[in-house]
Amino acid sequence: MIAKVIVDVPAKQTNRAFDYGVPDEWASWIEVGSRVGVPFGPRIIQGFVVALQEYSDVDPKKLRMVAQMLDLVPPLTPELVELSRWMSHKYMCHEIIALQAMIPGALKAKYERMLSAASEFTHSEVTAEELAIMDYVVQKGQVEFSALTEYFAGNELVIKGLIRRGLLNERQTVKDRMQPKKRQTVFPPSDLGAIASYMEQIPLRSKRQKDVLAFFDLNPEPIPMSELTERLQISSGTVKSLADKGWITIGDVEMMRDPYEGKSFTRTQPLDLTEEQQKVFEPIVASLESLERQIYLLHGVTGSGKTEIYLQSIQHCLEMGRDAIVLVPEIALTPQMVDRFKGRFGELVAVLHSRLSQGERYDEWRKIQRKQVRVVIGARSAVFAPLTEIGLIIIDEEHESSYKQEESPKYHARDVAAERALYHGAVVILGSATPSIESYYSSVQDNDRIKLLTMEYRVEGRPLPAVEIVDMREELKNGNRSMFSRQLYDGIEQRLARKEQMVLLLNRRGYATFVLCRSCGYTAACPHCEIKLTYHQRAEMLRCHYCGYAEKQQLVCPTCGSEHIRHFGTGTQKVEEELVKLFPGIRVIRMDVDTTNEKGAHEKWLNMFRDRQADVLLGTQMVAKGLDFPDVTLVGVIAADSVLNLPDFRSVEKTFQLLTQVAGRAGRHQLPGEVFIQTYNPEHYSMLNAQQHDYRTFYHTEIHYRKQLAYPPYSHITLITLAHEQIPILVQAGEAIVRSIRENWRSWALKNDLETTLNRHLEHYLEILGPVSSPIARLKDRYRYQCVVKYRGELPVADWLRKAMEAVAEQVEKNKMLISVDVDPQSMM
DNA sequence: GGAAAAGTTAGT
DNA sequence: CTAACTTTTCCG
Repeated sequence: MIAKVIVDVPAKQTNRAFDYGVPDEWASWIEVGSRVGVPFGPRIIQGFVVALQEYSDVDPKKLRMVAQMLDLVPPLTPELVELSRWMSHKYMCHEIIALQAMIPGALKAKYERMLSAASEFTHSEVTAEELAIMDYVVQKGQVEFSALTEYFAGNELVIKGLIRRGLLNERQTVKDRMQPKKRQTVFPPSDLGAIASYMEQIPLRSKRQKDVLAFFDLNPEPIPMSELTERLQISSGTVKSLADKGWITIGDVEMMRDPYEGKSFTRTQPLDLTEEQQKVFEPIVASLESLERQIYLLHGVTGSGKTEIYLQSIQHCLEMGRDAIVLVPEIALTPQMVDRFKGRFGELVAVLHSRLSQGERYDEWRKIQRKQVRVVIGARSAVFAPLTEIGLIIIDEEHESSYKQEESPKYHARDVAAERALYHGAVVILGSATPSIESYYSSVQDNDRIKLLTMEYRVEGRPLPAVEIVDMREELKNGNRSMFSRQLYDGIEQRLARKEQMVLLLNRRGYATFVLCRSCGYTAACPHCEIKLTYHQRAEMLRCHYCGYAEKQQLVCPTCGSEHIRHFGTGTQKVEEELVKLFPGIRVIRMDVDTTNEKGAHEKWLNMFRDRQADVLLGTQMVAKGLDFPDVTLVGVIAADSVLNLPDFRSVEKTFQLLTQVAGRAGRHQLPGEVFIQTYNPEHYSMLNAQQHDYRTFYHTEIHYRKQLAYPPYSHITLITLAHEQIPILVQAGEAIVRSIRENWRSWALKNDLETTLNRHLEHYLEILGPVSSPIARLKDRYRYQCVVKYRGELPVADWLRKAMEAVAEQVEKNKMLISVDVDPQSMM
């Protein structure tokens, strides 16, 4: 039997399957999707079996055998292996990168090269230097290769020489990063009747040991060591001495790390659906029963009860014997969210998100693999959950940009979900109050591919909050130079008096966005990136938010020595300081990357806010999504323009989404809500439509602009970014790429008798912009240039891009240039 | 990604 | 001519 294996080397030459023989004893065990250790060149590395067959075209003399089987059950299914191939094509990444993205980090390979001394060698055959190394290895018995080269720094070649001459033996293995968690457990005597006689044999003074035996006499069950020592107030030494006598045994029992251990979930029952919900639910049920892929776009205003639709759809799906995946944006995956699912489906739910430790993640993943759960709820990567009978995939807040992975493989969970659903004949529900322009466009344009379902009313008829747009230019004219408008100030004061809660949003962390010298115009910039440094007050440091560089805040200007160094722009830290100054006694919780990177911090702050230990929840985007606090009656957006002014064609859409989402946080329960949006662009349609909670009008305005400028959904975009220390090298490579694509386009057009003029209104249209400097012109000491390929129609652009990459492959390799291809980028930075 | 093989260069 | 260094090739 021959296994075709994709090996763990992300390089152009190795991006194909290699053949290996399968030892007979593994033949019945190995499967497509198995993780194996295979000899590759001089070492053993990890690989994934992508096919099994009877014959191989490879010269039998060259064919080697699979060396290790790394799992009892394959971590991937044949479906996921197929999906990885699709991904590597669509997103132009190496297949191994796609495969790695599907398994938990704990299963990423760790390589170990252990060295030991050969049994015999004579001193005459080694130099003094070599002898020292040999002696060291003999003394240690076994040494890791890297540890040895580190200890004898600079002698790597000598060590390799010893290996080659057979004086050192090398043993290589592929190891997992993670071991299943073990718990030390005490087992009662196998013969319970013997306890009495054991008791008699124990010396009088060993009272504690008697206690243990007595305990097992009453409870003859295995018990974790920690629990036993706790209950009897004894040390583990006591238990060990009994074990040494052979009366009881101590062993390790594999256990699951349960991040939700000890928490109970109140069981909830399905709620009665409103008439509107019922109308939406029916077609979903029908599609579930048809067993064919159907994608729905569920457009429901905030508070319209989308989650109940999700829950009941899942219920139906489970009753049909099929499993479900629920994707939620990372920051919206709060305990309340999890509670709702665990409350309905209890132990059948696995939760995957980045705040779990690697081990916890691994254990949740194993629950899925072992079919102990049937509902997986998680962030982006949960779309790869190894379920085998998927009936439903839900993507909540489908417009969220976090569904697009920014590192390779640069996949979009929405597209991956659609692809998996096609395989399984599953239903996909894309839910949002503010659907992405692309999805909405598809549902309008091609209702067969994506069916639109709309919910316009909030449950129980609660009104949407009143939204007031505050013109900050007017405020400035009236002499108000603070960051709070008169209206917002009064609003905050009122809520404090009425003891109600508030949410304030500012999309910038840190204290000040830039530092400027008023005498000479110097601004503090990162020495490694083309980015202004942000001042962080608590640490009195200037930080680069892109590469992490930090320096001490200067009191005098480093170029002219002037003391007129000032901070400009507002970050969350400064707002916090200002609130405390203006409203003495106000209790503020600030939530941004700086205050939530500790494990569990996110939950901690939200719980504090829920328990009314604070008046204001102040933060970046993370306060805008999915939170539901009954006593919040005021929402303030400090600077609504911060996203609008970003150099990205989606910035208007993002602004509208953010404002609508955050406005939906107010007045979700008994108390009515009020929303203030502070802006310098009060007439902008993103502001006005958000004020009216009017998605459709916004959509029609926005789609009009997209059409005019041929932006998605009227075109596809692929972004190629090149990075290198020297600009000329970048320009050269960029031009070569552009030239190659143009040539292919021209000959293709010629063959198909098409006009190649740049005309946005043609059915087949292609435009290449660049190479130009990227919006982030320099990052980590490397300059960045980008080329944007924009096209429409059935053009084989992916093939042309592949050819273009091929054309520059040599110079990319030679110059160690970094090159990244982003298909359907979510951000043009 | 990493080692071996092939190719290139500088020093005798 | 060869040792030292660099580039290319290939891994089943």
